Amino acid sequence: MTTSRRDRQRQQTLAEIRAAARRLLTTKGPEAVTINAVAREVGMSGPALYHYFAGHEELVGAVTADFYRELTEEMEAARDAHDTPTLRLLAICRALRRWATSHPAEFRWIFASRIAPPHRQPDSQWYLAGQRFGGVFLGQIAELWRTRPFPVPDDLDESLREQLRKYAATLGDQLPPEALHVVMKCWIRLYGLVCMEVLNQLDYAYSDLEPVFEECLRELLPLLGLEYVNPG
Amino acid sequence: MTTSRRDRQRQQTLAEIRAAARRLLTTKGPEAVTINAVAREVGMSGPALYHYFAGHEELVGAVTADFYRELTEEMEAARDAHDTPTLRLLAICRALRRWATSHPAEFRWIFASRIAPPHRQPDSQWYLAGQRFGGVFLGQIAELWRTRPFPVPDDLDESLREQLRKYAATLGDQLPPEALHVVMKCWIRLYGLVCMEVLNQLDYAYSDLEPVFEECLRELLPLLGLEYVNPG
DNA sequence: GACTCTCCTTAATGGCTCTAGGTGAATCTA
DNA sequence: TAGATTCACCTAGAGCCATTAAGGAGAGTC
Repeated sequence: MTTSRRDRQRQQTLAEIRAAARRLLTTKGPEAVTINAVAREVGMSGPALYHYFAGHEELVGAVTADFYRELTEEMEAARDAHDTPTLRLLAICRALRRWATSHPAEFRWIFASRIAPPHRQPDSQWYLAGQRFGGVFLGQIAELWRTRPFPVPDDLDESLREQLRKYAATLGDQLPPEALHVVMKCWIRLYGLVCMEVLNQLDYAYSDLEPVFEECLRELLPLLGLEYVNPG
Repeated sequence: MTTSRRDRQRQQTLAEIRAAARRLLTTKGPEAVTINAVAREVGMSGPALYHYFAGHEELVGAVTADFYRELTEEMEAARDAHDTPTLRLLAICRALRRWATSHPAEFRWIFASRIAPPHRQPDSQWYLAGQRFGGVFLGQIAELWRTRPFPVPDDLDESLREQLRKYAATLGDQLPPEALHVVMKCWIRLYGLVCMEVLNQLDYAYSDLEPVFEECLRELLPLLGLEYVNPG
């Protein structure tokens, strides 16, 4: 833990650069986040940034990791403000949507980073951040499964079971494939809906998707043996 | 209908340019579709392309429209190969997924074009193409509604009803808000799942999403009063 | 044969990423 | 405290990109 003067300087500059990148993203859009523009924003010349980030991609990666962290922490904080399984799970889901809709540019950025599979290595920053993000939802359901198992299908498709068995293994086999299948069905509907909303795929029909989201929760909770509770 | 020799030449060149753009997209990724690269591909120098497209954005728009058209026609053709409402609807859904998964780059391109709302004008190329695309699914359900109405909720959220009433009006009020709500719930789950799949949001858990998609259909059809039928 | 229109060229502007080489100041070492 | 080292930054420049401007070659038309 060497926090020399220089080290602290460097950390501060790094933070300033990431903040500038985020400011550019939210005010001028994703294509405005260029090495040159960010450098100008913090008052240095383009190439100077290469002393802090190896290139554009690494800068983008660092900012993405920030967003992931922020979103994940928000979900965890929302969860920790409650103590029953139902309320904790609902808090996680609503925090996800709240952060996504109040930070659309950042959420789009996160989403886009998962589209291209450039660093599919299981030890990359992005991969880990994504795992941790999804893990909040999954962890809460795993706990639910331990304390109060929910009903699972007994006729799961063979190919599906095999795929989910592999995935369950990467999660330490906390859940059997059948339970993981229920979790994934819920997650796909939940995360899918939030993505559709924030990525403007439903604008033509809706102006406010909160009731749609709440109805989705109302349909999902019974699948986990829980009872829906109104927000607020 | 003036198809002079020159005119035909021009049309052919236009087609060649769009084909080159598509080739670049699928082989080298979306960021490789630059004016210069496309021009090189068809054997002319950069600025020459401006005789065919006003700029990069217009080229992108034209290519996007091609993809939309191709996808839409595929869905229509699949539909027209069957004659019962159930089979027609299933054919549409499966054709959507088939095209998306077999043309991932093109589907991502389409999806991305809907994220940024640059041309929200209701007469823009993209908007119309998007309407027509969604209209295949929606039209099939509208016909279903006419011939064999499906059950709808009688306690629809007030804000939701109002939003859907407006949307229904833009569709010529073929469906009441309550029915439209059911349609949208189905569409969101279906389209959402296909997007998640093609945009690599589920890679960490699944390698083959066909069984998930079929299960989704199996769950959705009863909501429309129809009975699921296996593919093939 | 002259005129026009289309298609294409090169040149130039100004943005971008990123590399290379250099400068001055802070820091470490003896 | 003097010299070596490291660090943070600079300018210059190569090679992309989009786009505009200016002009030339050739086909179609009068």
